[in-house]
Amino acid sequence: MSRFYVTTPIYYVNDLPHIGHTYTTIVADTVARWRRLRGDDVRFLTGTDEHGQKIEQAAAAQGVAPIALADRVVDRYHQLWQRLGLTHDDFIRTTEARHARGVRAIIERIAANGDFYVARHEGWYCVRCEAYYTEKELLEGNLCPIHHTPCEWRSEENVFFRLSRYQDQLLELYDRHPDFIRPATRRNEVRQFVADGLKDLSVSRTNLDWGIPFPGHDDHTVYVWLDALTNYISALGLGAADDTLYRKFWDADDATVVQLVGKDILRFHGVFWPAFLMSAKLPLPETVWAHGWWLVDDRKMSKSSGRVARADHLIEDLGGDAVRYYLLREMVFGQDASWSDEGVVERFNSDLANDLGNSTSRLVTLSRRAFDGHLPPRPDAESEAALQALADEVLTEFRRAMDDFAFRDALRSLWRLLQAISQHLVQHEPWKLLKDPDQRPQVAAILWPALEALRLVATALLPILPETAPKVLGALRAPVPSVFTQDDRGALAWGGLASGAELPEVAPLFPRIDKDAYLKTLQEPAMAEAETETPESEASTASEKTSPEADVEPAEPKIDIDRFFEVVLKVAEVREATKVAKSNKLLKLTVDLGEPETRTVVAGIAKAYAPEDLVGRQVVVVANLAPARLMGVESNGMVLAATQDGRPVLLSPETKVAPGTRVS
RNA sequence: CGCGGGGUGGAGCAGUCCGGUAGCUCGUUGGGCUCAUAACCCAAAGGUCGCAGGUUCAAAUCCUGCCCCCGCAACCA
Repeated sequence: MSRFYVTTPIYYVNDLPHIGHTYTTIVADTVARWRRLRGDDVRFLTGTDEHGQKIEQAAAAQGVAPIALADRVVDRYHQLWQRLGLTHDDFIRTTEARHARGVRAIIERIAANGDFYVARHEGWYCVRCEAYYTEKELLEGNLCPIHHTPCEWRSEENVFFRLSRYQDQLLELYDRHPDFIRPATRRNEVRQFVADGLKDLSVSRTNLDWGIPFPGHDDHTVYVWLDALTNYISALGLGAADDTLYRKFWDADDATVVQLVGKDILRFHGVFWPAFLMSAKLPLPETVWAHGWWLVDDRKMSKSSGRVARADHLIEDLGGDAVRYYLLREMVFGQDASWSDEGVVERFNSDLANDLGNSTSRLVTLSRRAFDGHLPPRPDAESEAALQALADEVLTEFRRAMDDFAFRDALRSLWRLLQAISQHLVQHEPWKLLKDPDQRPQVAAILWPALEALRLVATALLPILPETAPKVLGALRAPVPSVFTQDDRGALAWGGLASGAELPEVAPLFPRIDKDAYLKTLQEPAMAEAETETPESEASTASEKTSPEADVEPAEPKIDIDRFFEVVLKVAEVREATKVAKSNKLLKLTVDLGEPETRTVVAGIAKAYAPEDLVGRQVVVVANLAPARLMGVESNGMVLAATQDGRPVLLSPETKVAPGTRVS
């Protein structure tokens, strides 16, 4: 028996769980279940990352403690993971004492190795960015290039980690242990990044309270990534009096450690993490497996644009297994894939309802009819040979694919066997033999192998469909194994089906969904929900269902009319319009405001409007705005537009008016 | 020369690292079956694998150049 430790990233509590988090965690759960069935001693960890500026600020804006904000999101994670029946052995939060202990332990070890040094960091600092800028990056007047607010000259001491010292060791790691980062394309990327040269890494912050105090530098807080990455071993008890788990699953020769990550955080797990571990003289994981992104509308999910996919409604309506199946079946592990509600329903209907569910129904019904409510007796070996041979082949493929995280291929193999069952039935037409009682042995010779093949499919599906695979097995009166025994076969070996046992009637396991009607029902509640999130709805602000995003942005305060009149709005006529070089959003407009001179206004509308379509058009501009430079062009005003789905729609007077006419 | 992903029958995708008859799912059309969840089985139509060169006996796959789409970064005064 070998030991196996699988981890997901810890999820940042500034966001509710979406399909990306769900996917990674389901993959980890599937792998954990698979290894347990194979007889491994498994540990599966997930959790949340709760420190940092964003959380601190969001909490302050609501007047609550950061931990209260984190608790709320953590609850949502627990609810979702519970609903999906995930089998994690532990859930770590970086705000727990045991985690802080682990962080202190790793820092001590790194310090003992002489890899920390304190250096003074001076420069222009933007508070809102939490970042330093070089003089070259700053806009005129020492403005932050992102926020256009003044930067301050700061001089602070930071603790640095000698990352540069590990460049060669890291390159050696990638070369000598090619499976350290998978898939290979990602390894190449990371290798290139390291080969280009590593700079030392600042691992403390002085302007942040919501974090773990840096040992020996109490006014500093541990940098979020050094904090977060350590969770994988702090959860096992690194630095604790009882570190049994740590010694069992991390610091052990016969333990395999696989860490799942999204490709966006691979650099931290593929470079910083092993470097920290090397410095602390701790063992490295076997593999950091980077998967791709789930795209929505073929684009990356993005909270700001509202393009975020969550599966709650589908889990509720179709069941957790439907979503698990879709996620594992649809994505080539390692590559990007597109999420769609429609796709989930289609997969549900075609693969689960039609293939798996329907096969179960027809076989059970046929057996019951032919054998008076019982399973058929087992026939001679010859009748079983064909399906058995295919089952052996399919299961061999399945095992190999599962070991290689190729869930899509694993499922495709199993479905080959399901298809063969249908073909087998059509070929032998057992229903034609039902009328003649003398033909029972022939019927048994047809049905028993088909039922046994289905049992094998359902057994193999246990790690993937934990809710429904046992139901299929139950319908066949077959046992639900908790382990496949040492040789990895056991319940997955041909011949495990009972002979002649009583067989109850089954209800459809996956009732087909009317796709169009169902998708329509998804639209409507979504609209209703959107409406309740308007600021007027006080009830929702207090309810538990309120998302943290909504809390972070309180209702807009009212202003009096004088305040409004501080803003001078005027109608302007566009004289010239050109694209701003190297920008894909900006247009430079020359506008007539009824003043002696025309003005230059920069507008972020290039994606929606062609320059030539704007000339001669009247727009509304803010006329008394302080000038600002955008991509090197000075703008003296702001064009008003309504933004819908990220696309600006210009405002203009209904009929032409004199340029410079005031708007109020 | 900012970083990266992608362009394969109507749709969605695999195959590209390690060249050798272009594959899967869904959809469409025709046929079959009637045990089963309007399901299942068989067959057919449908692709110059973004474009142009090159290497090779042979290129979706290797090389060069180009075009287009999408993220990220910079930019929505």
